[in-house]
Amino acid sequence: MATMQDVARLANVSLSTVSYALSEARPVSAATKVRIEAAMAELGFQRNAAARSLASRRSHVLALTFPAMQQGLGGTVSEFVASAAQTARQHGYQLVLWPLGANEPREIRDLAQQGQADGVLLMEVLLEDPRVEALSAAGVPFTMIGRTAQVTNLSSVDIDFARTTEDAVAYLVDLGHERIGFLNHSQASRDEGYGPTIRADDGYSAAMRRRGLEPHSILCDENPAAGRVAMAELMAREPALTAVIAMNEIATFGALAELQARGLQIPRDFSVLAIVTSPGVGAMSNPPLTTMHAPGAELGRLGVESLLALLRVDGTHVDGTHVAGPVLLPCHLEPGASTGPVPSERR
Amino acid sequence: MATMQDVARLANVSLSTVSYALSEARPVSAATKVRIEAAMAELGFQRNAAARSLASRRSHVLALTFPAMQQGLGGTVSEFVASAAQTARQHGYQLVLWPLGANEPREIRDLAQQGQADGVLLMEVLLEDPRVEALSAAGVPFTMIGRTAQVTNLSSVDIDFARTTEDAVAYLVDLGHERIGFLNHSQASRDEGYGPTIRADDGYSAAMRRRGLEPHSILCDENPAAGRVAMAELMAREPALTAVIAMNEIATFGALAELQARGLQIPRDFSVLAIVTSPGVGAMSNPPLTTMHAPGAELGRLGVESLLALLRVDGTHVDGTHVAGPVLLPCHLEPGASTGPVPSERR
DNA sequence: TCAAAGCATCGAAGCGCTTCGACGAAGCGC
DNA sequence: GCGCTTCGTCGAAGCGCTTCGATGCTTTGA
Repeated sequence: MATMQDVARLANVSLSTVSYALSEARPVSAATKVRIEAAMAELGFQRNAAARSLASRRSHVLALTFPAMQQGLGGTVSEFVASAAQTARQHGYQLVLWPLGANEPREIRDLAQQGQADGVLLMEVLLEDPRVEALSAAGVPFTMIGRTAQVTNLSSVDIDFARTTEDAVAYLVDLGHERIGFLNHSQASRDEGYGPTIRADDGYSAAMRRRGLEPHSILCDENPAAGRVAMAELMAREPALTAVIAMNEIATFGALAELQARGLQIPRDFSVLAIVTSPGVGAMSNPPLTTMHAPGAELGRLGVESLLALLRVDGTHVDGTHVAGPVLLPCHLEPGASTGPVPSERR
Repeated sequence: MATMQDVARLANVSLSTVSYALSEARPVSAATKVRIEAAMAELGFQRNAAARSLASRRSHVLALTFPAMQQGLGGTVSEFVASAAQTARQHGYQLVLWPLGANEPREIRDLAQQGQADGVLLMEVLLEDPRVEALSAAGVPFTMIGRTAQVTNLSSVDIDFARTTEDAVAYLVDLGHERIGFLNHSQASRDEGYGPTIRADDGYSAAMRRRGLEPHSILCDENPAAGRVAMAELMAREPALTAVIAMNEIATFGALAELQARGLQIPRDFSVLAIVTSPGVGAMSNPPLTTMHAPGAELGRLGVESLLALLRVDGTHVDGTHVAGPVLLPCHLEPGASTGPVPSERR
C-alpha cells in the first residue's frame, strides 16, 4: 500500500500538502491538487485508517450495542440496524456492533475509552439503565434508543408510545368499539424496566380512561401459546370485549387462534389491531392484520444523526445547546383486514 | 486517558515492558507484572485502539457486507448477524457493518485497503459475484456466506440446499406424498444469480426425479398476493398435488390462504413444509407450520471462524493449507402441524 | 568451570497520518 | 509604497503503541 509520503514524492510536494489537499483544512492551489490527485490515482493510494485515527483522535466509528438475543434481532430492530448503518456511512462513519447488554456497562465504557468508537448508540434502554451513568461519568457521547425514566437533557430517540396507543384507541373507538383489550409484552420485560411495556400500558390506559372506558390490559410472554391463554383470560375478564390492541407480535397469532377457536370471525365479530409491528407481520395473517408500524428505519437514521450532532458539539467544546431532549416518533397505521365496525348485536 | 508511558513511569519500568506484559509476546517477571497491573488499575488505563492498529498493522475488525434492503434484514440474516458479532467478540474482534451490495466491489475493496477491517464477510453471494474477484485481486482475506458457481478453494459457509431439499422431499414422501410442488423465491432473484433460488430448485428437482416423481416448481415474488397466485398456478399445473415445499416465507402465507380458500384443510387435505425459515415463522400460522430452520446462528459463527482462520494463515504467511472449501450446513426439521399423511382418497 | 542458552528488561525506531508554526510571495487599503 | 493580511507550502513534532536488537544476569550441561 502506498503511503502519503509516496504520493508527496511523486507529486513533488511535501507530505503535509497532500494531507491538506485531502482534508481541505488549508487551501491548496488547483494545480498542486491536480498533481496530487494524479499521483494518488497512479499509486492507488488509500489513506490508512489507523494512522488517521491516531493522529486525529477520532475513529469515525459509531458503536451500536444490541442485546444478545439468542434468536437474532426482531423485525423492527433489524430495520433499525440497517438504517443506522446506512446513515452512518452517508456521514463517513462506520457502524460497529457491540453485542453487549444493559448489564455490561463497564465493557461498553472500556471499549469506548479504548477509542474503538467515537460514540455509542444504546439500544433497548431500560427505565433505570446502568449504562447511562457509566457512559455519562466517562464522558462518552451516546444516544439512547428508548428512554430512561428521567429523560433529563440526554440525547435519545424513541417510539411515541403515548401517541401510538392514543391513535390505536381512537381508531377503534371511531369504529364503535368500547370494550377494548390490550395485549402487552411479558411480565419479565415489565419487571426488568423495559420502557415500551410500561409506556404503552400507561398510554393505553390513559387513552381509555380519557374516554370513560375501562382498560383491560394483560402481560403476556412472547409465544403463541401464551398469547392464546392471555386472550382467553381477557375474554374471561370482560366477556363483551369486541377488540384487542396487541403489541406482542408472536403472541398475537396465538390470540387470533383463540378467537377463531371461539368461533369469532375477524373482523366481523372481533377486531384486532397490532401495534408497534414490523413490516410483513400483518401479511402473515389471514385475514391480513391492520397494523401500526414501528418507524424502525427512521429511528435508526435519527439515532445516528442525533449522535453525530452530539459528537460535533463535544468535539469542538461548544456549549451543550444541541443536547436536545428525546425525539419521539409515532407508529403509522397500515390498514389491513382485521379491524371493522363493532358488531351491531353487541353494540 | 492514561497512556502506556504513564503506566510505565508509575510502575518504574520501561514502556516496552508494559507492552510485553500486556501482549505476553516476551516473558515478564511476576513481580513486575504485579506492579504494572497495579499501575494500570490506578490510572484506569485502556490501550488505545488506533495506536495498536497502526503499530501492529491489524485493526482487529471484521467487516460484514450486507445488502441494503429497504425493509431491514430477514430473520435468518439477523440471527446470522447477531451470532457473527458475538463470535467475533469472543475472539477479540469487532464486527463492523458495511451496507454495500454486490454491485459495489470497489467500495468494499477500498475500505479494506484503508485498513478499516482485517477481513470481510460477504453476504448474499451471487453465483457470479464481482466482489470475489475484486477482493482476491486486492489480497483482502474474505469468507463468503453462500457460494459462487465455481467454489475453487475460497473460504465459504453456506446452507446445504441439496441436503435440505432432499430431506424435505424424503420427509413428505415418507408420509406418502408423491405430487409435491415447490414454491421458490422470485424470478428476479434467479435472474440476478442468487444461489439459494437456483440451488434449492436443482436440489428439489433432483430429489424428485431420483424417486421417479415429477417436479413442479414455481418462482414467486416475496409477498402474500404473489404466493396466492403461485399456489393457484401450481394447482392448475398439477390438480392432484397433495403437498408443497415452500422456501419463500412471505409468499407461504398467501399460499396457505389460497389452499384454505379452496376448502382444503391443512394438514388433513394438504401438507405444507416451509424450508429455510427463521425461528418464529412457523408459529405465526394456524395451524403452526412444520418447518426446516435455516442454521443462521451457526452460519454466523462458522463464517467468522473461517475468516479468522484465513487471517491467521495470511498473517503468518504460511502456505494456504487452511483455505478449506465450503462449509455446508443443512436446515433442521421442526415438527409443526402443517404436514401429515397423504389423504387416503387421493393416494 | 566456562561457553551457550535463556530470562528480564531497556531504548529506539518506526507505523502513517494530522496539525501547528513558520515563511516567502502575493494582494490589500490608504 | 508600506505595513498587513491571506495564500500556498514546508518541516517537524507528535498521536500511543508494537517490535527489534542489545544488554546485563542467571541458569545450564558437559
